[in-house]
Amino acid sequence: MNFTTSEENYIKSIYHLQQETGTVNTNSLAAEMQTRPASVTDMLKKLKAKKLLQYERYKGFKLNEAGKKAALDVVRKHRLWEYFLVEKLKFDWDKVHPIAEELEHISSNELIQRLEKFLGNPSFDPHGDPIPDRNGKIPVLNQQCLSDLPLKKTVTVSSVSNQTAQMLEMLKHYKIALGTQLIVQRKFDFDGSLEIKVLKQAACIISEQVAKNVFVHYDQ
Amino acid sequence: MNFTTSEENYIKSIYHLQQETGTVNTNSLAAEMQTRPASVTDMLKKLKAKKLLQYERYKGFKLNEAGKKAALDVVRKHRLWEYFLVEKLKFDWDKVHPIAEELEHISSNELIQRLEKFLGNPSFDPHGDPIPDRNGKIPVLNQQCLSDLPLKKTVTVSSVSNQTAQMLEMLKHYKIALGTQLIVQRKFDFDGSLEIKVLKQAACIISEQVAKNVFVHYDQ
DNA sequence: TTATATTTTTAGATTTGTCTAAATTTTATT
DNA sequence: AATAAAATTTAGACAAATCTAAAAATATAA
Repeated sequence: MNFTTSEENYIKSIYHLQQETGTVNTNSLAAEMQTRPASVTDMLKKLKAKKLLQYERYKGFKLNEAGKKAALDVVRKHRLWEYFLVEKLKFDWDKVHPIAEELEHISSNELIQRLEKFLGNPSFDPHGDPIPDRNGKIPVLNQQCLSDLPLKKTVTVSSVSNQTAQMLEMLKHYKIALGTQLIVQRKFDFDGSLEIKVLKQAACIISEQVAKNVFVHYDQ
Repeated sequence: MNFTTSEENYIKSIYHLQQETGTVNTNSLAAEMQTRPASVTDMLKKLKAKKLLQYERYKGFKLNEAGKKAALDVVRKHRLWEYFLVEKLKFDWDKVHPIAEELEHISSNELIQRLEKFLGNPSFDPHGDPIPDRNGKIPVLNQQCLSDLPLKKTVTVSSVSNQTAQMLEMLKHYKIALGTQLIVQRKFDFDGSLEIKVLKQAACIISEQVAKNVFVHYDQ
């Protein structure tokens, strides 16, 4: 089935919200999409007519299997384009989101398959988010928050939940990027800050606030 | 100024038509765009209001300087994306047009500048058409039709005016592509066919019909 | 130069996606 | 349980881009 840009944006937002909350309600979707509840209701009727979601008046809604697959197609495109923008065009990762928001609506499937191959079939985008495959399968990675980590274990940074320019600046300073290996050497109880050792760098101290936004996985 | 996808498509089509005919009329633009004359009139009013063209009722129309610059921006994007699709994603050149028709409307200027650099600042797209620079300047190449060429001169293929799959198949057979060097050795008056020698290939004969669609330039 | 044909425009309708304001339904509170 | 508050939907409007059918302007031809 083929969708409009607007339909795809709704589907994608519903998908993200229902990942967190199970079912989605009108007001939260309107807030997420920066639109009005009435507009949401209008679109819900269209998406229900296209059999993409379960929806009854006043009762909340959620994507069915067809809807989830449609959402994952858009997410897949978005993340592959983000990977392209950062890895090939050398954009900073905090600049690529709005451009990928446009590129994700280009319709050609062959384009996406060739792009994926050109990029070397990446599994994670530049923010560490998983890229669904063409069947909607999502790669999983056992991630843990840096602030909950035991001491002395070597880990690799796999994603960062705060993706602002401010955070990017901070991480650049510490020479931390996705794929960076590090060890937590010590935790200070006073303020929750951590002494960490980034591979090939001198040990340094990061605040709990930073640590809470960095996710890692154990090596191999 | 920012334009809608529809506006950009009209601007681009007007540009191409006025290259050939000076001024453009409603019916020919409607035919070019596969739409109705009434729809063209509607859009002309919008483009006139945005000061992109000279237009008086019943009198034909043409882009002014602002309109031409807007058109060249779209042409530039289209051709850079075609170059990307063929050179990086390995699409056949006869498959890329409809995809570039979508990509050309992605708005980010920084994207296009970075794409251009990533591609190595190409001057011509995979069909041999010139890629305008960011100021709208178009590279020129003294081209000549293969069928009008004197004998025994070494030339390089620079563009092909018929870009169908059938033509591509034919040229592939003769091992002719953009950049291929060749010499016309003989012309047969009977049917206008040419004996040509492609560099590193045995001499062969091509029909006048093929020759009329191949354009070349003298070496360096 | 008058009649006919062609081209172009207008008038009014349609679709998609959005909005405001009012009405309805559900939820929370006393 | 009655009432107030919050959430949701409906009704009706609007802008963009398109269409059909009819009217108006221009071009062509007898």
